[in-house]
Amino acid sequence: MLKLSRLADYAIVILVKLGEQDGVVTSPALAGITGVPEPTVAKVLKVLSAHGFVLSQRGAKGGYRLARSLAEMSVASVIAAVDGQIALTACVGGRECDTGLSCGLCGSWDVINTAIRSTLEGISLESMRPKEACSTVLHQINKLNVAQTIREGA
Amino acid sequence: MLKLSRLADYAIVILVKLGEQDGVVTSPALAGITGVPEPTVAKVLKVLSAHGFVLSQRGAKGGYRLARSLAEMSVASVIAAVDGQIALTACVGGRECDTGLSCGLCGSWDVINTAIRSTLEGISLESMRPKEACSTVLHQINKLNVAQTIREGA
DNA sequence: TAATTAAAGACCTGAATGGTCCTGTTTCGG
DNA sequence: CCGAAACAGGACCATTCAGGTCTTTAATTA
Repeated sequence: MLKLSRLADYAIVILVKLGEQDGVVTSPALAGITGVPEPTVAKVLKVLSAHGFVLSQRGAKGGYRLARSLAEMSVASVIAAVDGQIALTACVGGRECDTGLSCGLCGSWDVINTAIRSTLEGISLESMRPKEACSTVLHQINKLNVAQTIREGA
Repeated sequence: MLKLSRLADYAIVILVKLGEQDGVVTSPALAGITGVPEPTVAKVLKVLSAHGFVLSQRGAKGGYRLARSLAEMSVASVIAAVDGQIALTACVGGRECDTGLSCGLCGSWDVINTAIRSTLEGISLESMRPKEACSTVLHQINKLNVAQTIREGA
């Protein structure tokens, strides 16, 4: 279904929620806020920390806080950090498919991958925030002419 | 990794290859052309037939042929037929997430889903074909390579 | 009527994701 | 100085689901 992994989904939610708090927040606290089970929250935060999205503070009174503002984080970068490279198919870069099937579709998939990547890069976590941000998001999308650029590929 | 299911991948390849043949083609023949195992080809063709992408002819001298031209089939429609709705997350249409987690991300995901959907709708199977399209496609890739890099820290 | 081929669905298997837990290390408070 | 709190970094298990195979039935043609 072309669906996002749940971990990446969690990561987005956690980052947005974390951005709404001030000071450091513990993972149990974030679990309470988001409804995601605590161990899973901790796991996601570790990954996010390793990729520089959040700063951690160890010890008592420790916790996490954003490393930069939500506006400076793209949806694409978060997904890439949690799930790895954003690509629809295994055969990228014009390499032969690992299955050895002779699709001969050359780099057509790359175009699609790039288009989707660009789309996700154009959406910041800031614009994922609820309420008033909604209208601005729609505005952003309208400006994204990625589909037009790629259209028909020729 | 935000990846497409392999069945959908096969479906694209099979349709493109089928469009290059003339007359009806049996599934064993298509298996030979594409390198995909025959039972899987048959399975995919059944789905494609049910969704009106191909026309089937039973009995001796039977087989499959395209119901319409490749130019009239979008990548999005094929994926939707094989994999179901194209959506990154389970929570669509502003409904509450099934997990009951209070993400409160309003309809932000819908915007992303719509953006990706329209991107895929803008790409026809015709433009996925190899050969002459390759050079132009590769050219596009090179132009988009910069934005393609995953931004981690900055 | 016999051979060929699609239709339909049941069923098995294996990989991978999601989720949990454990141990170690750091930091703060008493 | 000691204990509690909280992150770091793994290992580990389990469930799900996609991928693939097989069997039976129906239709068409020669």
